[in-house]
Amino acid sequence: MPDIPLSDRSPGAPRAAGSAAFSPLYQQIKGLLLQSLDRGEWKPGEAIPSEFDLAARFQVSQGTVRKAIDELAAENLLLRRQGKGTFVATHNEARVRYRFLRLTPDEGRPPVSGSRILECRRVKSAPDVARLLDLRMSETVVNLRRVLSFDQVPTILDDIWLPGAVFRGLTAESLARYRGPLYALFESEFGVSMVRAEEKIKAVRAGAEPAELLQVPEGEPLLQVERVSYTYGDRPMELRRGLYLTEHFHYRNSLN
Amino acid sequence: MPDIPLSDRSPGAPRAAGSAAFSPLYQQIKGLLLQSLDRGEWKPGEAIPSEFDLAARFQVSQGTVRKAIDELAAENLLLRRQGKGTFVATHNEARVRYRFLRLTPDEGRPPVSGSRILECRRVKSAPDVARLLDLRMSETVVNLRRVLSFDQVPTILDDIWLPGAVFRGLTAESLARYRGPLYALFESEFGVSMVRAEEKIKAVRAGAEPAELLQVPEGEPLLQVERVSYTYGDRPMELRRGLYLTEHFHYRNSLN
DNA sequence: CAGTGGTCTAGACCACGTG
DNA sequence: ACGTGGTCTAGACCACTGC
Repeated sequence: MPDIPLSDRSPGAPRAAGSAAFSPLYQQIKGLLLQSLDRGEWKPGEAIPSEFDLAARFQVSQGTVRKAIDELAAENLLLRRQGKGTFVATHNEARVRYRFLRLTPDEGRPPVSGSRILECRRVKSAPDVARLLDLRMSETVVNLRRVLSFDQVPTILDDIWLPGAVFRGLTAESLARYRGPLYALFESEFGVSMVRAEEKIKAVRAGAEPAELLQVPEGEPLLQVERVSYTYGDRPMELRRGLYLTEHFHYRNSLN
Repeated sequence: MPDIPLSDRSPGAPRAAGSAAFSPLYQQIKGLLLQSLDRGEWKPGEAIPSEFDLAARFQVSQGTVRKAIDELAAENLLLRRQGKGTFVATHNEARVRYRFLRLTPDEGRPPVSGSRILECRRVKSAPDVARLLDLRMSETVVNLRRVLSFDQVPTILDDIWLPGAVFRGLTAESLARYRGPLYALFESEFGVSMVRAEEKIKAVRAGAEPAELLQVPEGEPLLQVERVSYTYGDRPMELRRGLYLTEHFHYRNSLN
């Protein structure tokens, strides 16, 4: 299986020397691996071929494949396990489950969580939603609303939008039966792997409806988190607006 | 200069085979580089010796030094510049200036910022401050309070604690004259490089004093950010409690 | 024991920055 | 022209996993 769109690889080839668009071999390999991931050649949780096999397939040395995989592992798209192989990252594993959930109790153990679906309907996208999801204006989106509780206490109110064309057949009923992270469901049911997200955070006053759903007085300070999640190729696949009650919880973050 | 506390390096040495504490060579090199950084052998902004020189100094191959530096660069402790060398990271450079400032305007250009020092005094540390800074109870700390304005609008109220023993001679006067990020001042005046930080974020109601200083009504929702900053060796060196006005700004974050 | 990723080496050559 | 980091290769050996 000759995937050969690589640059000229003859021994002394100047590899686009001095050219504006010089791309190292391992970056090209990384791109090919990304394509395979995107096209679903290897599914989340599965092992990809060994470094040795990939080196043969791409006609490069093992070290070059290794460097490509290194970068994908650093970006959490792949997971290396010594002695076993390299695996496609998934939101379905204990180790990385709730990867994107940064809300933590001020003290004590991570609590038991439960989800209550408020709504799940297909609507025409509003302009701001369409823009953030890179859709045409008024294209159909799935709008999903839910309340997450920790130890029975309502704590997060989520308002979620998904591209309707991709998330066909997502209904309140199927969601009600489901246990576990949404992102795991997206992977297994819709083939959408969330790989990265950007968040914008503010402090806001609780309006009437959020106050009622979170069982706090109107005007209560809430953390407002707007998240856009991306799949392979930096394609936005989810817009999520969350309101977090931070009386006994905080949003943790690490700066490097 | 023989830095030789490395493991047995004779050709076929089993390098602590099967032992509980097996540490690869490049990790040992990384540790030695960290020590040199901590002890100030190379100052922020300066170049460290070339990979070739370091390889000779540590008696390992260039590739091994390279891998050690790779990790330090990934952690933002070092900065590689092709053709020039490898440099000690600093908060004094345009590229990484305000590395830890995550507050961004909702729209438009990054604003002009100004700082007003409210207070700078040496006090006995409260128990919670002592604990977070890893100090003995009641040890002296510097308490610094300031208001940061963006485009003349008061936006951040910072309450900062620093270990008194390290930050001798830090006064309101010296601060008033200073322009630029505090972390840059800490580097050049006190030899303290902040390398990493952990934050806990909540939404809170503005109390009387913060409301007055930020010129908003009492009860206004504010983002409360508690940050502990660490220098080399994960030693906590600053506790900062910030209140951010997020009406026209947001805290941005990336999830991977 | 075989297969996987992890470490280490040595050497060649390229790209970048500076004289 | 030289020195720096960046890429690529080839090969040896180690550590971990599972049969």
